[in-house]
Amino acid sequence: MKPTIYDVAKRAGVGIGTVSRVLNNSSQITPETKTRVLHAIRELKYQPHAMARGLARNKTHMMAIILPSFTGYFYLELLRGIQQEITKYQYDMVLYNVDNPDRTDLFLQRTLRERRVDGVLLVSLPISEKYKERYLRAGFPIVLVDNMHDELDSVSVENEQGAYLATTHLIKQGHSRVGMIDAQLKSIPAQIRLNGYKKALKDNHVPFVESYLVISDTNTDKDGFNRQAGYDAMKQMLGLPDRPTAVFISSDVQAAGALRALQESGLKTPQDMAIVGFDDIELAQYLGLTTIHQPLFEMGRTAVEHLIHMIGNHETERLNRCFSTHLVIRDSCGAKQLLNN
Amino acid sequence: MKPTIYDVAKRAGVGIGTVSRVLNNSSQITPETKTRVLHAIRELKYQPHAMARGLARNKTHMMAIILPSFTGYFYLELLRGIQQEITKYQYDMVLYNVDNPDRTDLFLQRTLRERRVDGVLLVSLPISEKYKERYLRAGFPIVLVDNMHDELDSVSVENEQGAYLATTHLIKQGHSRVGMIDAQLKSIPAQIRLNGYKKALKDNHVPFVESYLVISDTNTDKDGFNRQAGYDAMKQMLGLPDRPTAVFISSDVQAAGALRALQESGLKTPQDMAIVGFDDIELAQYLGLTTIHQPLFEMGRTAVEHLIHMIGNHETERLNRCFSTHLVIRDSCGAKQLLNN
DNA sequence: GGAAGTTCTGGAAGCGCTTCCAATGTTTCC
DNA sequence: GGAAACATTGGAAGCGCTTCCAGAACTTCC
Repeated sequence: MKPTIYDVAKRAGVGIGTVSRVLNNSSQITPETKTRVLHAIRELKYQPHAMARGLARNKTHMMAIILPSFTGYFYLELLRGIQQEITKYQYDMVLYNVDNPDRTDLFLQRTLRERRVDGVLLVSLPISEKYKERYLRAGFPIVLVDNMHDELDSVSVENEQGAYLATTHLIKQGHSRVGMIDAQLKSIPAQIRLNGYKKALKDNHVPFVESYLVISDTNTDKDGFNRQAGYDAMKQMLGLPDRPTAVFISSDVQAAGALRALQESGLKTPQDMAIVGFDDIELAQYLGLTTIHQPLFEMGRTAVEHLIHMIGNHETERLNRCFSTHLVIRDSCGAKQLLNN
Repeated sequence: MKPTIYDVAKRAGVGIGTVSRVLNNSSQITPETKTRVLHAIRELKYQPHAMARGLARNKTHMMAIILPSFTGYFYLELLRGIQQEITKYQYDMVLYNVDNPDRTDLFLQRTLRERRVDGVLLVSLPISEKYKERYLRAGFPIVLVDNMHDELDSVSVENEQGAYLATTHLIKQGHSRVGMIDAQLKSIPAQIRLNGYKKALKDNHVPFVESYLVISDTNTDKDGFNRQAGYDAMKQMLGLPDRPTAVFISSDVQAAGALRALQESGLKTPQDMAIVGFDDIELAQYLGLTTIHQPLFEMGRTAVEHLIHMIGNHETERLNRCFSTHLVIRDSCGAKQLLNN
């Protein structure tokens, strides 16, 4: 059987309290005693039982990461950032994968009640009024990532500014018919990106044309942030009279589908249709896609850092960090060719 | 404060033992009593404390997934399979990300001693002799994924057969100078894939040419399974006298780099150089890369299923499941064009 | 020299559960 | 009618830790 703290105490000829104190290097202990205990620990290859410790302390040293089905480039990068910071603080991460956003509450309930984790990172998922209240009331640490909230801590990205950047860039390339392919508007980022698009049009005195905004509803998986939706939307856009010569697409995955549609129709990018995506996922490099970069790694790091701070200190100032985006110019927007001239 | 089992017991007018039994629906309990307890539970919104339960049962209902820096398409798909199965069994997954394979032991030690998890899935990482012994001795459930072992349970893929398939396919397309771009040979899969390649050459009476095997050592990140290594290797291959007209590349990420190199050199795929990759990561679709598909999702599922079985039953028969691969024909090998004729 | 601190240490109590044992009530069977 | 078997329940003990309290061993100070 695994050695317990009692075995260590006996071996070192001290009390269990002393062993515990050495383990948590709390209060002053004679260097000599400490060495003895440390010796015994090493000899027995003792390591504290995580559950027992958790129960006694009411702290688990784990945090939950709740995110939508994480099979996306987007989340990989975010997870990398989270990972790095979490390791630094010697925390463990428990991953909860939500395939249906409506079921988010289920996980929020579990994490709150079961007390398996010390805090929660809720990624790209909305929190219901009910659970917002519960978390606040319980003072249970939670940080929203890729999401904003008036009453909760959050780390997000300036979606509007990003969309604005993308659209403005296309207009600056000389396009006057600039369309947008968006995801389902029930998604908050989709809404905000649309706002940015509209604002850019307005600021540049380009009229907003209703039919130039295409949202495919053939495939609403992941709120329309998927390849097929982008493909379908582009097909639809190509059928438009006086179709746009440039399009801002609300995500890179959709853009990948759109590019495919263009290719199939024998159209060239950027000559026949200039494109700017959003997210700067790894794929964008391969496709030569001009896109909006979000500092995902940094966001992950920041979120974890703040969450751990919240776990340690009961009263912390609320954090609502909003990272800004930047444009990454590749081949799909036509700006590079211009540079070469 | 959160309600405990005592609160529930008091409210329902029963003993804590009874509540516990209802919770674990063990032994017989009068339906009437059961209803009363269930009522009390609902009224108090009671949920058992995971740590306390874990301590008492010596079971955590969590499993560790130890994998190399998981920022790869490869692991996403695997994780999806793991995820699905784990959810089915109501387990939680704790992710441990190992950036340096040499540090694997550190995590193996923690999981074994801290008893934070009931079992371990060790993905794509070698296990040292020392820890193999320890795990066996402790009877601690562990399943290797994407790895084989004589004495431990494992779920892997037929790398040799896959490489054989790929190489044979290229030869069948009429190529007589078929090269291979491999990763670092210290990686076991890289070795085995090389074997498959050689075997295919031999079986088809194509001589093995030493210089046609290119392994870039400019970038050995992830044992050479990276984009840059593929790019460099292809550049090198293009400089060869009587260079190959077809190449089997040991991973899709490397193939992506190789394609880039070809493109830069103004060469066309598959006309000037036919290519078959390995892994069938999502990117392969976008690139039109012919490749070897591994049933990653299924592997993840199987591994979890077996691990849970091991956790439940002390003595289980050893599982050494080896999934077979299949060829996915896309544009990069030239077979499609043939079909069209 | 002894009261009053100070420093270090031992171990009981308690964290919230499961599980075992004993107790009580109920039925069955001769 | 009573012994034996069975069904149901209550609650103590124990899982392995932390923490608090009290005691022991030294110092310090008048």
